[in-house]
Amino acid sequence: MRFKPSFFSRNALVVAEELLGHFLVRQTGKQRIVAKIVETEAYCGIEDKGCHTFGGRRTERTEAMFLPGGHAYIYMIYGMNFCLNVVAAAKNDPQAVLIRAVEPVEGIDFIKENRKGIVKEQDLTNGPGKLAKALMIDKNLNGCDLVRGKELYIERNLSLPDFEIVSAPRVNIDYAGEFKDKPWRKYIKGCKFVSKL
DNA sequence: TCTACGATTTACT
DNA sequence: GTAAATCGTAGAA
Repeated sequence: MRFKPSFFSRNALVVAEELLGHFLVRQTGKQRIVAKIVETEAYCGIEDKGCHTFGGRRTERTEAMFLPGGHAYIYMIYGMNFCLNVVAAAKNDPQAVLIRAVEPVEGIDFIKENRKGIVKEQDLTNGPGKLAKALMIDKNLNGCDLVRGKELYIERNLSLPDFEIVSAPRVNIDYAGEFKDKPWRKYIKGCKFVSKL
């Protein structure tokens, strides 16, 4: 079962917390990967110095963030990694939630193929660049619809267990001034698959 | 055009 | 612990 678009059209901070525990599904041909979202970061739009759209910057790269909530914003970082974001808020309100870590649920063999050389299961998807590689996410999926899409979408976890959410400062945004210490990183307490403790 | 650098990962000391 | 890999994009010129 999927979420309604209205689930994603809220503030990035809310979406970041509420995505925890739900599933990211990647379907390519016959291969299917399901992974539980265990760590996210909120990027809160034009007022957030850590956000790519700070100050209302609208460029070719950030264009997808101006879509309505529920779309994907995927960009390349350090010339070698992709990062997956879930766009939040309304159209032309450029907020997003970075998916930082997931826990493999289905299709682990396929993930291992994509992450050649990695043997430890908990190192397969515990970082934004790692999970993008594991799920074969790249620029082709930028701007795709995570509510209605087929290749990549969010699936609701109908038997969501109780867990505690930990809030922590976001990672690697030293340039963000007073925003770098905001506790806008969210993860499931005690989960072995988060990128950093 | 030109230049600097990043919402990272990996390998190496 | 530190540094290399590696290139598209943003912002300046």
